[in-house]
Amino acid sequence: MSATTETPKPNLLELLWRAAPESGRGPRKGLTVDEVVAAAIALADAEGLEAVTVRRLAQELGKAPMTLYTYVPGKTELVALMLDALFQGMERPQESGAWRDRLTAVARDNYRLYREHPWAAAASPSRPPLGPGQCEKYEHELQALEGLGLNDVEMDDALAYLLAFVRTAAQDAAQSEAERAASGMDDQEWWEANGPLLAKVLDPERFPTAVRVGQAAGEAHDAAYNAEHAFAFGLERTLDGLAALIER
Amino acid sequence: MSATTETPKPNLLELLWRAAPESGRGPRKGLTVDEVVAAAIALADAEGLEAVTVRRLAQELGKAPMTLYTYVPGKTELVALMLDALFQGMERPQESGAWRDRLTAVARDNYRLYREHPWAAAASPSRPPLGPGQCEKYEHELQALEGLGLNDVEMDDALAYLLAFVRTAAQDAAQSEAERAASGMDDQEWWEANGPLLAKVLDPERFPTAVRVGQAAGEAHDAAYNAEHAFAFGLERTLDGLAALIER
DNA sequence: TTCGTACGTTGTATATTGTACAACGTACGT
DNA sequence: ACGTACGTTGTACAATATACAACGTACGAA
Repeated sequence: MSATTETPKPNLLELLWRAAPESGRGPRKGLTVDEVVAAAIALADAEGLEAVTVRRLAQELGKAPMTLYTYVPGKTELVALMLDALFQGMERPQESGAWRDRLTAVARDNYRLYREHPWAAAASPSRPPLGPGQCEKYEHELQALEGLGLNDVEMDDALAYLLAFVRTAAQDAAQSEAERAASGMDDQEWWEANGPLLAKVLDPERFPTAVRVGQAAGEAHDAAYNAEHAFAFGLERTLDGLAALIER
Repeated sequence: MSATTETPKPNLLELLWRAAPESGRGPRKGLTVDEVVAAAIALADAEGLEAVTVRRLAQELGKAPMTLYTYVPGKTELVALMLDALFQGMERPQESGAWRDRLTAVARDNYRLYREHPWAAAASPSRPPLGPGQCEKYEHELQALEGLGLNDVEMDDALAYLLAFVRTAAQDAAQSEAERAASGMDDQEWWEANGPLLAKVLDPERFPTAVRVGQAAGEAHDAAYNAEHAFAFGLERTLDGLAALIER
């Protein structure tokens, strides 16, 4: 029996921390994990996450598709690496003000990140894997919650709660934009196409409150849904909710 | 030029309201839209949304794959129909109590729906298309916000805010379960595999707060993430946040 | 009653996806 | 100097949504 050396598949964590064994045998590597990840991010930024296919990414890097599997075990891991790289690249300005201002800054920083990289909001899980970027981000954002009288568990709860809100708001904003773009209709065309049916079917006697409130909301924002307004409204509510915990 | 009759593709809204023209020509239809949707829901409940492929669903219904396109223009529309059917099937008990209890009931009803149909949380957009189920749901849930001194726009904002929180919480819970199942590792195996590297890399001097808080949170819940706890915590914060608006 | 045609059904086909596998060649360690 | 570990790549496969055309059914007009 020949001693076939089982090539140990790199773990996601090892990959995130770039803790690969680095064995010098064989041909030189033509790329680095960072280059692959950077190219993937650039591609996702430019054309959306659905454009990041193995073939396309390889083409972008001037390699054959299967080459990428030398650097990354699969697409899932690639997306995790992309996210951690994004987190690592965020600025972490030291905030010093009232807790509400500090948390507002955290929320806005996250919102901006997701709006600049719309694919990231959809790809990001509530608890990202513990890569260096995620750890630095967590460390930094926890600072905004120190010294408020919260215990450690509450600090974690509060941060996760705030971040989940921001992620969802950004996700909804991106999805709403994407749908609008995909439909190819502006608001006027949509109403011309669907208004007549809706008028017939949205009976004010069957849906009195819904028709009243829906109409008011639709007129208040220019459209059926205003993502920026939803974010602004929700952020105040979220901070008020945390205030009840902090200033108790 | 022969007068080729262009078959008008049914609009999503027409489909949701079952407002199809219903022309009697040709062979009898072997199915109904409701049967297709019901089968799709059953399949998604049993094996997840990724099991709902056109082929598989057709097989389940005893038809050839392409047959389904007679009933539904595409998969996107099918998912929308599945969601609206779910919404339509929800119970709508009339709540009469303090506003906080009413909103708690709304949140719990939504959370239960998403936990019973985990695929729905991920598939549901922030503003579902205006099908009959969504309209009935909207009408019912708005009742919980009537008479609190909010104007119509605020009522819509508040409801959307609450529902977004619930949807995200359910989504996170489902995703956390799915990841655990997909990894095939229980918590102990995961730690045996990743603990050593994490111990090396999570330097308490580099991440003092993160290590401290993360450890406390991990010990408080049994696992790294406790979805039910996150929901309970978040619901209280969300209601507190709305209280600041309502009881102002 | 007859017959044309609208439409339901279905088999075949295509473009894309992630990725398994094996052949090939490079360059390091012995 | 040479064997072998490993990077690179071409080919191949299974699975996806869905376009298209053939086929047959049964309604509506004659």
